Parts: sequence; structure tokens; C-alpha cells
Amino acid sequence: MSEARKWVTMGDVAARAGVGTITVSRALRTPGKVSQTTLAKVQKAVAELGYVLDETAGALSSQRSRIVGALVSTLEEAVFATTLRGLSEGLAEGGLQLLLSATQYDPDTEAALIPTLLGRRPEALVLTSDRHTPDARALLERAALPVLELWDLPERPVHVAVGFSNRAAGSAMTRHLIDTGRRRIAFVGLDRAHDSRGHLRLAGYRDCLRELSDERVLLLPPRRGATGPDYGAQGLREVLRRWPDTQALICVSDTLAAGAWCEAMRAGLSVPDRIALTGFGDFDMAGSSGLALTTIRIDGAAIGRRAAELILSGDMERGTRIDLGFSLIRRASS
Amino acid sequence: MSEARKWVTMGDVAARAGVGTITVSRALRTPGKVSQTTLAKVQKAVAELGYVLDETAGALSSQRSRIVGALVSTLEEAVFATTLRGLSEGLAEGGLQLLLSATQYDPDTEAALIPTLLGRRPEALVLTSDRHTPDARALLERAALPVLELWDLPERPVHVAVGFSNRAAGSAMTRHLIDTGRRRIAFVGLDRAHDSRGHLRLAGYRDCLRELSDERVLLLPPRRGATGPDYGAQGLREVLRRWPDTQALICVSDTLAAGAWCEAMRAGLSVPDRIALTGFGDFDMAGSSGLALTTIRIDGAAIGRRAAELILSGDMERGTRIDLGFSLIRRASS
DNA sequence: TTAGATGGTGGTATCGATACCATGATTGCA
DNA sequence: TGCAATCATGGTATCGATACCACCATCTAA
Repeated sequence: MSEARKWVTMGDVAARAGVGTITVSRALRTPGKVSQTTLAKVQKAVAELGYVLDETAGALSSQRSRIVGALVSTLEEAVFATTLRGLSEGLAEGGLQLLLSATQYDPDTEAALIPTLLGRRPEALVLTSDRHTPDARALLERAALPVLELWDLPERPVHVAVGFSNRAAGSAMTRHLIDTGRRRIAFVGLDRAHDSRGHLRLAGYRDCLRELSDERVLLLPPRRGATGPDYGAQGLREVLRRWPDTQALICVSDTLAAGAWCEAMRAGLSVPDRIALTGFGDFDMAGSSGLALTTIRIDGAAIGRRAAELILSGDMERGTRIDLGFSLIRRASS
Repeated sequence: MSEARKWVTMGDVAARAGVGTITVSRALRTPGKVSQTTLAKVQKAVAELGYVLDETAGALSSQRSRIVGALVSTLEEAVFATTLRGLSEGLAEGGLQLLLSATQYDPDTEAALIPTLLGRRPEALVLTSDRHTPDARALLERAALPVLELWDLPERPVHVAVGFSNRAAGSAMTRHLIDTGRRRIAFVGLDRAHDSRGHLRLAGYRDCLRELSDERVLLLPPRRGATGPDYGAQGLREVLRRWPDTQALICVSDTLAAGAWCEAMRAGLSVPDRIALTGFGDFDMAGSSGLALTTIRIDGAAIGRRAAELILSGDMERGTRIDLGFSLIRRASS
């Protein structure tokens, strides 16, 4: 494999079409600036030789990489995938491509990856985390490109942030349960060091719960091999053991809520009469007839698209925070 | 934003460190070939200036992009995400980065994206689809780089394929149901034009079912806004309407199976006594205590890692097909 | 002592495209 | 008809790094 076949160059195309290389460049980049006849000649030569424009050379000479770097926390959660789709589709319209890396929720990994992305001289950098190491933050601030932080709205964004308030979402969910008559409301989440989102939702819960005095928070330590639903099941059991009269359980995510729901079924507890359950994310299964989970929906694709628009338009005021909000979807589980 | 700050160049670093540019290059790429004292000088200058190596220039002069292009069917299915993680982690060890695009399961989109990826002169191209338009295939075959097809094992791979046999998996699941005494077994899937995987699983079902004579296949037409679980619920209802004595339902994916399971609960049908349910993919929730779904597990990360190894080692015999297999996970649903 | 090997360093050409400027051909308008 | 404006095209320098070769200093072995 990897036989030493060489790539065709623009010069080869030019020679074959009987024009200058610069004309080939124009024919491919800005076809309008070339006559119909030469355009046809060039296109013919391109097709015959199977030529593909070399963007590495193009990037160097034009000083435009046509690349946007993206650093997501993980690819294995549907929410980020949706955001990436919105982002990628939006950028494609402007001829920009995505260079992607995943931090696995680790700020040190993020700090190590940022230089590798900057090495490609991207035209913008998109991050889905709001916590950076001091080094990383310094590098981002002195880099000559726009930085967009997605999904959260940090107090002090590097440049621009697009997302929603996890805290407000946690609060809204708690408020919903209070409004529907629940008083003894628990919160279950994961005790992950760098999961600021979960902690913000918890903060929202607390904001709202002050008036009820009695706070019931369970943060489970991560275990190897355990999945979201496992934590949810465990969370429900443990909450009911500690606070048997709990009426509602706010889960930090839908997968936890789904696990809690399964556990409730198994234990013969009726949802929502004995215990109401809520999640976060509105994942695929949340709406399905059996589960019917009350949850918070975020339009991830919209976040991605908005980021793409900002990048393409280029008008980003430093410090801007764009709040795209969320919606509370009430279903049978609450 | 986007103030006309300029990027620091290697020349700037060299000047500050009092060495030649080439020495800076060596200090960063192959630190072993530079003396301790100059290395320290260079590193100091790099840190002071916040210099990040420009890979666009490096790629051009060294004729090595250090990029691998990846074209996945979708980012919104966990299986591909896992593969990408394995791939990306493996490649990172060799200093390679991933340039990612999604085809949304459309061969024409794929054909349009391939040139944009080739434009970056990647060192290899990874695809998760096994169906290409003739143009795309021609472009891939004449391109001067290895092409790896993941997840499926096409009859005639472009270069190398790493994956497993969907057909064998469909067959194994059917066999499992027959071995556990079921005779009236139905299959439910989606009628998506370019979903070769689903069709291969169906083919496996058929292979195995010949001996039982009675084939029960339901392919649902895609509807806008419908999710996997919706199809599963609908599928179960429809199968039992058409063939009321069905004993087992093979769903083309776990999300369908989960929807079918919810529907069974709603309708008061006991699983697996009245009807056995199986899925495909072993997604997060499959193992959770309520659902306990029998399914096929694919080690997506292993596929990605193996692909990365092949790319880094470079030894790829044209036409190789590497079968990493699958495992049937039996749980309470069957 | 000397030829040859080795390690560290720098100069210059080069990668393949595009920016910039220059040129000749064509058109529009008075 | 003549002059300016526009269009189509090409030559050459350039982007920022690395490949290749050359050089010098130091070290090793005969």
C-alpha cells in the first residue's frame, strides 16, 4: 500500500489546460473571474487528472486555513454531537472545515490539545468546556483568533460564549416540582471533579430550595464501568434509604433518570405518584411512551449554528454572552 | 475581535534565542538532535513569545500533513463516537490529528466531502460507510493515500477494511432465539435507502430462518421527527397485529428494542415470556436492571484503535479485511 | 599525528498555492 | 475616433517551515 504515487499539482493542471497556474487557481476558487472557455478547459484538465486543490499550500500562501478547531468534552454524549452537526453544517456553507479533538472532561488534556489545534492556524477555536488551566487561558487570550465557548455561559468568557444557564435550568426544574405541589425534593448527580455543568444545575436547585429549608443532595462517586443508568438506580435507592419520604427526584441527566425509572419499576414504586422523576437533556428515549420523562431540552444544533454564524460573520464583541435558553418539557414522570 | 494580531514565526523565536531557524525547528521536532544548552534557549524563547509551531507551513515543506481524514455516517450515534475516540487516541500517539466530517448517511454528501478532505493531503482516510458513489470510489482509488473502511467488511474494499460482519451478527442473534426454543421470530427495522448495515442484519436473519420457513419482516418507512424508540413501539404493535403468535422480536438496534420494551410494558405483555426482545449495539441503557436487553456488542473503540495502528505502522496489504467480531450479550429480555 | 567519524549548527532551495502587480485585449462612452 | 474603464491572464515574490548539503569542532582509532 501507500505506493509512492504523487499528488497532481496545479502546475500539472495548468500545463494540460494550456494556461498559467494562477488561472487554474482562479478557476477553482473564483470561477466568476475567469472566462467561460478557460473555465471549461481547466475543468476538463482537472477531471482528467483527478486533481484536488492542495489546501495546505493554499493556507500558507493565503494565510487563511479555512479550518475551525473544535475541542469538545466528549464525543460520546449526544448533546455535543448535535452541536457539532449544527456547527459543521453552518461552517460548511462558508467553506470551513472542522478539526476536532476531545478532552475527555480533563482540563490538562485540553491544555495539551490547544497548541496542537493552534498549530493548524485555525480561523476560530470552539470549546465546549468553561474551565481552562491558567496556561491554556493565557494561550487562548494571546492567540490571534476568536475563541467561542459553547454550552455554558462563563462569568468571564475568553471572547464569546454561546449557550444557556445550567443554573437557571436547575432552578426551573425545581420550581416546576414545587409548583406542582412537591415539597420534599432530592437531587442526584455525579461527583466528578471537572463537571461544572452538574454543579451549576445543583446550584440552581439550591437557589430555589432555600424556601423549603430541607436540602437532599446525593453526589455519587464515579466507579469504573458504571453507566449513567446504574448511577440513577443506585441514586434512587440511596435517596429513599436516607430520606424515605422524598416525593421527587431531580436527576442531573436523562440517563440517570432513566436508570432511576427502571429501578422504580422494579421496586414497584409508581411514577409520578409515589415519586416524581426528572432528567436533563431530552435524549432520544425521554419522549417514548413508557418512560415519558420530564426534562430540560437544549437545542444543541442551534448553539452550533449560532457559533458558525458568528464565526462566518466575524463580528464578535469581546465579552459577549449569547443565551439561547432552554425549555422544560413536562411529561408523565412528574 | 479578531484584531490584526500576527502569529509569531519561527524566525522570531530564532532571533530571540540567537540561533538559526532550522535549529528552532529541530529543537521542537527532534529535541534529541540539539544540544542541551540550545534546547533550553529555544524553549525559553518559545515560552516567552507564546510560539506555536505552524503546521500548515510544516505540512507543505515536509510533505507530511500529520492529519488523518475521517468521514463518519453520523456523529449522533454512540457507536461511531466510540470508534472515533479509539481512533483519535491511537493517532495522537503518533502525532496525528483527525479532520472530521459527517455524511449523514448520504453517499452524495460523502462524494462531495471526500475532495474537501483530500485537499488537506491527509496521510490516510477513514470511512465508516461501505457504499460509495462511482465517482467517489474512483477518486479514492487513484488518491495517493491509504483508505480504511470501518465497521463493515465490504466484499471488495478500496484498500483495507476493519470491522465485523453485520450479517453474521444478525444470524447469531436469530440462532440464539432458535436455540432457546423460539420458532416464530420477527424482525423489525427501518426502510432507509442507504442503510446497508440494517439490511445485512436482516440478511443474516433470513440466512438462519430458512429452516423455519415462516419469515416475518417489518421495515418501517422513516417519518420526520420520529425517534428510534417510536419506531420500536410502532414495530411491536404492528408485528403483533400481523402475526399475533410471534414469540420473539429482533430489533435492528437497541433504541428500537427499548421502545418496543416500553410498549410491551404499557400493553402488559411480559418480556420475555410472552415476547422476547433483542437489540443491537449494547448501548448505555441496555444493561440497566429494568430493561436488561439481549443484544450484540461491538467493541467500537477497538475498531478505531486497530485502524490507528494500521495507519501508524503503514503496513496495509491492499484488499485486507480485518474481522474483529462481536459478542452476543444475553440478558433477561430473551 | 592524522584520517575519518560524529555531533551540532546554519545557509539556501524548496514545497504548492496565492497576492500583488503588470500586461494586453476588449468594451463603453463622449 | 480616442481615452478610460474593465476584463482576462500571466510573472514573480511570498507565505513559514523543512530537506539537503556544507561546515566546523570535537572525538576516536590506527
